[in-house]
Amino acid sequence: MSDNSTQEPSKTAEEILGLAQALIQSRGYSAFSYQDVANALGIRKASIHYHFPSKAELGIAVVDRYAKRFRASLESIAADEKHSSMTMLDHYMKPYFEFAKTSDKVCLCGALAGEILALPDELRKRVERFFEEHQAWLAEILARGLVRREFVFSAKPAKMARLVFGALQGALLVKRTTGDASQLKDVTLVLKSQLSGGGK
Amino acid sequence: MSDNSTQEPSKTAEEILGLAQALIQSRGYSAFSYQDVANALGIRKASIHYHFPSKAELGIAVVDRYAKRFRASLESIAADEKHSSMTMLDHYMKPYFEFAKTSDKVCLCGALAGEILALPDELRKRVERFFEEHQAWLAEILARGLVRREFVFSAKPAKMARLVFGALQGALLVKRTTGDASQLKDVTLVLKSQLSGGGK
DNA sequence: GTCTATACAAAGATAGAC
DNA sequence: GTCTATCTTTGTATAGAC
Repeated sequence: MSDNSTQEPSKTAEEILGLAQALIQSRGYSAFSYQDVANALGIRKASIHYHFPSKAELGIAVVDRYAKRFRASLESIAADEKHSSMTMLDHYMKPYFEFAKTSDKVCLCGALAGEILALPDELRKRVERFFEEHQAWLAEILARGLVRREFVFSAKPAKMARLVFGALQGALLVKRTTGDASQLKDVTLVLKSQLSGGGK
Repeated sequence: MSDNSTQEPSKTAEEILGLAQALIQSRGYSAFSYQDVANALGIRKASIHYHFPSKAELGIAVVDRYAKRFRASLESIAADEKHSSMTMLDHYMKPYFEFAKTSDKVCLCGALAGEILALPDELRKRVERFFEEHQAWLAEILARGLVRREFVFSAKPAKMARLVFGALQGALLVKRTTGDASQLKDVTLVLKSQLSGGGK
């Protein structure tokens, strides 16, 4: 009586999802295994197969949960009209800064995108949808900022959104590789200065 | 009598390197195998081990060749003082546009960075060095452009370099995932407009 | 230099006991 | 729901013939 059409995950299933997400964010999809998850949780591989019959299904569940949470956050940010557009942008960037605090994590979908051709088809589609959703959301915020004269730039908002999104994903990638914690901070500060019309 | 300290690769070795590079750029390091290369070249796995005893050594050889070629290109671009700084930047971006023309390739080091924690240590170091070299090179070009008043922006060149580099890497990642060929073009146009002081 | 054959480990996955 | 046991495939790697 408690299950929705897409049934509630049990506690163990939740733990598996969390572990799998962390592993994909740090090592990638191809390089993580049921064994890794089993070891970390102190259970057997077979138990994971009970909750997620195949690796593809596990991957899909991980991305769906991640995208759902992110989506809720985006909606809540955009819903509060009191916020300035720059504040909304700051809120958007928060999760990226959370990842950057760790030594080993990038955006889940950024990690998956790195090996997109090695992914099951359903997983690929979801990463693609994630990217498009985020760029569309950013474009809206940027357009809003232009209208309210909080932002000053000449490009089309949709194109500026592509720069912002790509720069965030790229910054996480570079940051994790070089280990330089200031990579993301530098990039976002320059970006924000550019959005404010700070050409000089 | 023809070998340097780091011996000349034979023709077969060259073919293996090329194939391996293409496979890493499209599928990633973890997801490509000796079998893939063997199939594509019509040879046996064991023959590849003759040229490159381990996968790690093959990976290192691929990155070294890639970085060496890129490095030569960077030096040649910067050497010609007649060029405007924007022209130098355009030259820098050329390889990215070549990758973007394909449906499945990103920068080799961008691909490797996506699974950096799953890489052998020596490979990791080389990807890190590649990133740092490129960002340093970009910082120099950007600083030159400021001095010559070809660029107009208020950020420190090193920080702007981080934005430019991350945006290029990110744009390739997004482009391959969404399949939208204009992703890189849009990002570079916005970037260049920003560098020219085009706040509005 | 390339081949066949083989070793060995790890991966994803299933059957069936508890 | 979790376990043991097992299957199958694939991956990396080596030995030795040609």
